[in-house]
Parts: sequence; C-alpha cells; structure tokens
Amino acid sequence: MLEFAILGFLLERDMTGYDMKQMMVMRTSNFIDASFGSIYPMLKRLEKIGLITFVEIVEGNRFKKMYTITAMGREHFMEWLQTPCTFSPFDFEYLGKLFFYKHLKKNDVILNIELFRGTVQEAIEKLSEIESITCEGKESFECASLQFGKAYYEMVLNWHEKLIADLTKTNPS
Amino acid sequence: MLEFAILGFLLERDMTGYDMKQMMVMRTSNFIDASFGSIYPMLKRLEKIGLITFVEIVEGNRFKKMYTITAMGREHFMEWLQTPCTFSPFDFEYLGKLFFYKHLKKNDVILNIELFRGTVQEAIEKLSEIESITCEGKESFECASLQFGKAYYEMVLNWHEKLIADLTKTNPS
DNA sequence: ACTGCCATGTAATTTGTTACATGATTAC
DNA sequence: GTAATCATGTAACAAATTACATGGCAGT
Repeated sequence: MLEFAILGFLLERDMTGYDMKQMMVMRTSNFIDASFGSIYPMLKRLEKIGLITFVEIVEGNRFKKMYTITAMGREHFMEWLQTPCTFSPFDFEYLGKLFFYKHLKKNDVILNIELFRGTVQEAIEKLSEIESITCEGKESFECASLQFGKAYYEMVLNWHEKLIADLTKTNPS
Repeated sequence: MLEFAILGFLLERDMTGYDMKQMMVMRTSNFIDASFGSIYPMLKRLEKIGLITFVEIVEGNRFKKMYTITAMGREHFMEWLQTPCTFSPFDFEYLGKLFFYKHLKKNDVILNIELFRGTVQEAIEKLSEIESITCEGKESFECASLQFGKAYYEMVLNWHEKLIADLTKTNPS
C-alpha cells in the first residue's frame, strides 16, 4: 500500500520523503499514515528497481532528495489502480485506490466500485450466516461484535452505492 | 491482539490450537482471524512465560495439545480487558475487548465504552478539521476518501452509543 | 486410491513500527 | 538559547503471513 501511495503522490508532483509524510498526515491519515522509518527505506527500494528517480537539491542549507516518478513507475501504479479490489476489514486498499481514482476513466471507476461492492456483499452474507448459526435470538457481547461487523460492512456497501449514484448523476454516460 | 484472543478463548474452555483457529473463523472473523503460522508459535510463547499450560492427549490416534489458562494468564487477560482502549481505524482491539466484555462488571463495560467513544469523537474532530481545510466545497475522490473516514467514524460512535443505551435499559443501575 | 478434515509445526518473507542518530533553519 | 520544524537515515524489533512439511482419520 505504501508503495502505491508514494507513486500516486508523485503522479501529482515531485516530492521529498518528508513531503510525503505531511501528505499522509494531512490527507490520507484515515487509511494510510506510514512512519519515516518505512517511507525512507521504501523510497530507496523504489529507486533501486527503477520506479522513481531523484535529484539532490539544496535549499537554504538543507539538502533534500526530490523524487520523480518514472514511466515504469507510472505504468506500475496504473496497473495497480485499474485492478479492482476486494473488501477486507483489515486493510483500506479500497480507500487508497479511491483517493487516486481521478487518474482513471469514470466508467472504469464505476465498474471497479461495483465489483468492490460485490465483495462487500459477499462478506455481509458470510457474516449473516455465522450470525444466524451462533446468535439465535440470544443477546451477548459475542454477538454484538458480530453485529457490529455487519453494520460496518453495510455502511461500506451503502456509502459506495451512494458514491456511484453521485458519479452517474453528475455526468450521465 | 492474538495473545488476548487466545487467553480469552481459554477462559471459556480448554482448547487446542486447531480449535482456536475454528473459533476465529466462526466467531471473530471480522476482527481477528490469525493463521496457524501465528497461532502455534504464540501458544509456545504463552506457555513459556507461564500464561498457559498444556497436556498432550491422544484421541483415536491423533495427538493433541490441550491448553489451559493459568492464574497468571487470567490476571494478565483481565488487566488487558479492563484497560479502556483507543480508537484507531487500523486495529479492532475495541471489538476484541467487546467480544469478551461478559467477564467485566457492567458498569466497567459502560465506562470503558464511554471512554472509547471519546477517542472516536476526537478522531472525528481531527478529520473534520482536515476536511474543512482541504475540501472547501470541492468535490473530488481525495475528499471522498476523507468523507468516507468521517462516515465510518460516526457509524462507530453511534453504534456504541446505542450499545450503551441498550445496556443501561436492560438492567438499570 | 483420493479427498477433505483434523492436528501440529517450522522457515522465509513481508511489512511495518519505535527508538535512535544527525544536523540545519526558523521563531520566540 | 531553546523549542519546533525541516530533512534524512539506520538498527532493533514486532507481528504477522505464506509456503512448506508431516502424519492420522473418515468417507466415497
């Protein structure tokens, strides 16, 4: 995820590692907010495999490494962005992609979100089945945590339904 | 988290590592579902530090290690359970605790959830501030992912408010 | 015979974190 | 002068995953 956040930021403008951290604090803190201890090694890795490059610059007396995305990096990022993602409560890849969806054609965005919603629906069905087996009428904290799961998944499903409606309305295709 | 899930399960009944995995699949999959590759090493570790013990038994011709929680383990678990937790979108410790709240006095449960809700409220305010700075009126995917965050946090806040209401109603103190 | 389930375990890898270390600039 | 911010980086650790390896039991 960090890998693609970095590439996505660089699609917008050239940046230093420090800039990227600020970006995360200010704009993506609800789904990605990595520490410097992972940002800098990742930059090194991405440079090594040719997805980004950098120039060392000096401003005032502070030295910076200004990073730029390469053509290969762009390709790698777009391939990730176009791949529809699956719902899991444990990662926010779907929000990571959403953040960068302006780089995708609207129809592809809508299609990807529809597919994503399908995976949310599946997750809801799986939880519902478990609930019907283990919480027949009973009220307990065990069931409450399951019911929270369902409420959460349903919120994700409905929010994305509304998003698609908005996207379709704004500029009908 | 896995550590406390294991201890919590053992509070209910003696179990093997395999049983714990099944427990997770069937009852806690929306907030914890570890693989065997982390369950077995964790059991070894917990046994080593004296929080659990085991006896080897043979059933049919299958050997099992049946684990039991120790007094120390119980203490360690209860200390964790009683400590109020903080909201973070990246972990579901709050659901892990919720699942085991039957082991806590109701008033402590309510107090802990109230404190937890305070931390959710703080997270909402932080996101709202960011939103007001970066998304003034503008509509974009970047803002959508932020707005999703807010919607999610608010759902968590309201769901727990309702939970407290239910707890208070059922048996007024 | 073969598949699925029961049952345990290790090794390599992934993906991060926190703490530390360095050093300049800016504002009070 | 001292604290906050700008800027980069490493080392030790943490918590998990996947893939592999082993072997018995139960049903078809």
